[in-house]
Amino acid sequence: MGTKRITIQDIARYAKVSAGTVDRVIHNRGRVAADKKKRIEDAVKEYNFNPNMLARALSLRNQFTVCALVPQISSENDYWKLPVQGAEQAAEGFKDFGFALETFYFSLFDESSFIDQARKIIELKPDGVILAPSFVKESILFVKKLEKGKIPYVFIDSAIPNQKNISYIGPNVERSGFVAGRLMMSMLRAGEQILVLNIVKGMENSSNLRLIEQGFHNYFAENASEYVHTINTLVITSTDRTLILQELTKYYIKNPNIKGVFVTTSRAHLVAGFHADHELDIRLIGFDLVEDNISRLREGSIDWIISQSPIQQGVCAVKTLFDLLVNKIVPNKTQYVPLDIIIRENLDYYLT
Amino acid sequence: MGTKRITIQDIARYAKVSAGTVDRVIHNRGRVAADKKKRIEDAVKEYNFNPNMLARALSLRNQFTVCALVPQISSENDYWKLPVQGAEQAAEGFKDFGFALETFYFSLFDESSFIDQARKIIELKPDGVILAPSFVKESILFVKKLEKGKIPYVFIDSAIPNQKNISYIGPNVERSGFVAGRLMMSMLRAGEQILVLNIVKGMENSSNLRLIEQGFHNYFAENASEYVHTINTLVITSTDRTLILQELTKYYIKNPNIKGVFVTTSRAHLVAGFHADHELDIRLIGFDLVEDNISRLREGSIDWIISQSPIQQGVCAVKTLFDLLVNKIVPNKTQYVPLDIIIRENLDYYLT
DNA sequence: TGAAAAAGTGTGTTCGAACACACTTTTTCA
DNA sequence: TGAAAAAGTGTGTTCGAACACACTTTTTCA
Repeated sequence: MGTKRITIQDIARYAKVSAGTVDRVIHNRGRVAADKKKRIEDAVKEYNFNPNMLARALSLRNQFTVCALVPQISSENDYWKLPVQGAEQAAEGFKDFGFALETFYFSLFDESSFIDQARKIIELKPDGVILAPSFVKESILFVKKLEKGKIPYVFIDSAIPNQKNISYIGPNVERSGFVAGRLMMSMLRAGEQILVLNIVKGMENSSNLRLIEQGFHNYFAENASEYVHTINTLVITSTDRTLILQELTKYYIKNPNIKGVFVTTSRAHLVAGFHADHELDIRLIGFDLVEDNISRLREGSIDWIISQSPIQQGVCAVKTLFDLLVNKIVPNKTQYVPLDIIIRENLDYYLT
Repeated sequence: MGTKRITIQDIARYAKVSAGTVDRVIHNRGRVAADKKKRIEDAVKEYNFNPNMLARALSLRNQFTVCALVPQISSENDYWKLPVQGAEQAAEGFKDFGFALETFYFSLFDESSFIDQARKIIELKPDGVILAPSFVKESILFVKKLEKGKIPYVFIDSAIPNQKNISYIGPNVERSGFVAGRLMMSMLRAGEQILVLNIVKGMENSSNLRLIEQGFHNYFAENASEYVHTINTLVITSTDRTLILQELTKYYIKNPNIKGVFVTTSRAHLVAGFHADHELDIRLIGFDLVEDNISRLREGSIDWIISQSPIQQGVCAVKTLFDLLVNKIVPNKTQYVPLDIIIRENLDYYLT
């Protein structure tokens, strides 16, 4: 027990060479005679030598800066608070390894703010980038520049296909819709009408929303052949409260038999408020533990929230870049996070 | 960006003293003139000095050993694979800080194996202990000895009340039954009969099982006043497959109207097999992502699994003791982990 | 064949914090 | 009042890995 850790000096002694020579072998820097190299490699294996990361980091004097570019946090949409919290917490733990994280925010309502912040990041010449690619076109331009500068980047929360990101950290988007389908079906009777509601501003993330919706439909296609559910889709291209409520009213008057609503964005709380105000007994499923959703879930006007491990996403993104930069570990291209199913009863254990 | 980190030398320079004096102030070791002390403290604050953990750990040459005492992993019950995996993975990350974890296993069918392993641990005089207190009486004797030796310990997975554990890392047990209640109600019609099934060997964890059951009842008491569900309880004090199936048969013949079963232990898979073999259309909820449960969930004969973040429990237990021993951070007495709701559709993202 | 280049090897310094130790200055008290 | 004790302060070494540099030995090739 407490078996003393093996150091380079130990290996040097066992192999009857100096520490410098051991070092050369370990780092494959050549300039070592074949027989000594063999002896050193044997000793490394026999004593299971692993360099001490602390001494290593101290000696290397690394200075890595990673930039994160994510949507602005606001009172109506505080989703990104959590991934950022996870990322900053993880980065704090790597601080003494010379690893620093700098977070940049863009407005989801303003492509040009994305472009501005992206430029700032490029100018900083960071060692790695974490990107939430909400604006697809602008993101592609951005990552092209990163690639030119040989700056590794990961996508977080959603991905753009066919890019050279070293990893994607986030949910399996199609599956998140699939899970929603399962939860929805568990609440409805045969034949009851369902509404899929896309509340978005413009074209951001549109392919993502399509995937979610497709997952939702897939569930019913695969599992509900005996029932014939009607699944409608309503797209509201606005984030203005009044306008959304107006659209909802219009729709519900024309379609009074809707029994379940699946909101594919984090704005289920708006629908929940509408249902509560009008005493509508309609099942509701939404995404993300944003504050407004949390209170609606508590109050009972949202039935299920699917949460995509936001904190873990931030932690994982930072850890991935840390491992790449500091430990030269190439990550898996895809790192899916859990699709947590949140109800009022287990909510508390997912907060902070 | 890249703002050079502040070192003790920097502070010494700013305060016009030597590094040794700064060190004395930082560690409150006295022997420093009042005026210099003030200058140093000011400099520390002004430059936001934080000692480099790497250099600190390297210099201190710490040697901490923590022992974990948990149930044996077997092919019928591999639950503890996951917490152990989490703990070992976390410990691996702290290795270079001089932190080592040693895991000991006892048989859930043999109190004396617990006593044996506990004695071994006491003899090792570890710096901390992680304990799954399945056997209450024996655990209390064990922790009394730990307290005598001033060895801090945490409970994991379940707790014994009124002990001097520095923390409990695990689920809110009552709430886990409550969540099960919610899930069960979501699947049943008004008035349908429910069975709560306790499959246990002997008296281990009995108060825990009572809490789970109570949580389950609480849910119905608080939320199902309009329905009158009959909730029966069956206790099977055996882990022998044949015997369990026999008891189940007996019970089901006498109670043919059971529509939902909640198994309060990780043995739901046995019931699932029984249902599948006899083509019984009975909803089933169980605990823990053990292998047999996973396959039954996949196959559809278990509807919901409640998982208590097993990996995270291991990680958290190790991290808690590490922070206590290395960083002198006193943890919260209670650290609840998420009660994950697992269905076939999101299962994959909770494995490994 | 012998000077230059290449290969092979060890020594010493550095990262930043901790702390033992030596040394100086001040205080205590018989 | 002057020796001993206590207080105050700086220097130097250590942890383990990385690597620059100096030095020695071998190889190359005109």
